[in-house]
Amino acid sequence: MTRSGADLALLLLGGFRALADAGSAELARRGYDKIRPVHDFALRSILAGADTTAELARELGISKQAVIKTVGFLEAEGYVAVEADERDGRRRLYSLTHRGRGLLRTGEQVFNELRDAWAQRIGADQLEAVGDALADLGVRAPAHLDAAGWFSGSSAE
Amino acid sequence: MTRSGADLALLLLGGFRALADAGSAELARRGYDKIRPVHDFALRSILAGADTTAELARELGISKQAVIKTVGFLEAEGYVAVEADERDGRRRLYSLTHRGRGLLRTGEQVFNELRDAWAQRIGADQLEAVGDALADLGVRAPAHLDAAGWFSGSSAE
DNA sequence: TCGATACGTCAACCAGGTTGTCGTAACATG
DNA sequence: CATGTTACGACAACCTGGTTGACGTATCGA
Repeated sequence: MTRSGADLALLLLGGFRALADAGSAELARRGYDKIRPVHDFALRSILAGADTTAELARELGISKQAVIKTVGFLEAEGYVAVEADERDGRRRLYSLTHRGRGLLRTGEQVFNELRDAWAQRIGADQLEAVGDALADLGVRAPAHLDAAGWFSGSSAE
Repeated sequence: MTRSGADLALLLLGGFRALADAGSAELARRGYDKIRPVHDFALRSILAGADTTAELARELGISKQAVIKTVGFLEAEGYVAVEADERDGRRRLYSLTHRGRGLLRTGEQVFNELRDAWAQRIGADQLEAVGDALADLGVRAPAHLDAAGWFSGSSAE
């Protein structure tokens, strides 16, 4: 075994960051500024039906307050529209604007392009094997990427 | 190509987090509490000779102030000893305590065990191929894992 | 010798979370 | 139908882990 466990972990992190940084830079270039993955997550969840504050909080695994702040940003930037629920006076219903849908679409495209660029360099099957290996190990895409505290020992219990 | 680029990115992140979470939980179990990767990075850098605040800041890619806070924690927890530099009155020299060296040693061991457990599940060569693929792609272990703002668009320019 | 530079530190601030509290709306139950 | 319980959304306050800017002091170099 030539690579230490720590090195392997850092390579995985490095791989993610390479994609994430390149992706967010490319998104900015295409007019979607200041976007971070958590925003993409939120938009995706809204689209999937989690269209209220409480529901989004559950879905993303963060507090309602954090949702309010995040959605506030997305609304200010024109990605999300908010309206009152006629049947439940407490609720505020979120939905994606045209721009919001455009971001999701563009984001998907950008990351596929990055994946293809990688596939071209090491071979599509090599790259696929990476994903397969991780999937076989039962690695799940983290449902809620709690950026701060991503390491905080608390994550374990 | 069966997996989207976004999925690939999230699998990489998930893989890292799986290792990091399991590792830090196991470290806590072995008596090294409240340890996050940045602490390991700092200890490693000190051991490698970056034994002053400014040098550590350059090495880790964070501000001197952040170094002061981090090292303050490590000193309080007994991982790092601080002494004055006799030749340069401004400097404070950092060094690892016995406990600090123990942490590094244990950490290495823990992560190797995790790697081995993975190798056992999917085969050592499969796992090695993952690391090789990432290395071939020129992925670097991020020198400074700026936990907060790891996504902040700023990373790109 | 003395200006430029580097070190370490402090205070202030910022981002992105959390918790606790609260008013209000909906619901369920006697 | 009155009322207690629960859920929603919002606010304020706080925490963590960073950053920046200012500063005093030590060293170096022309």
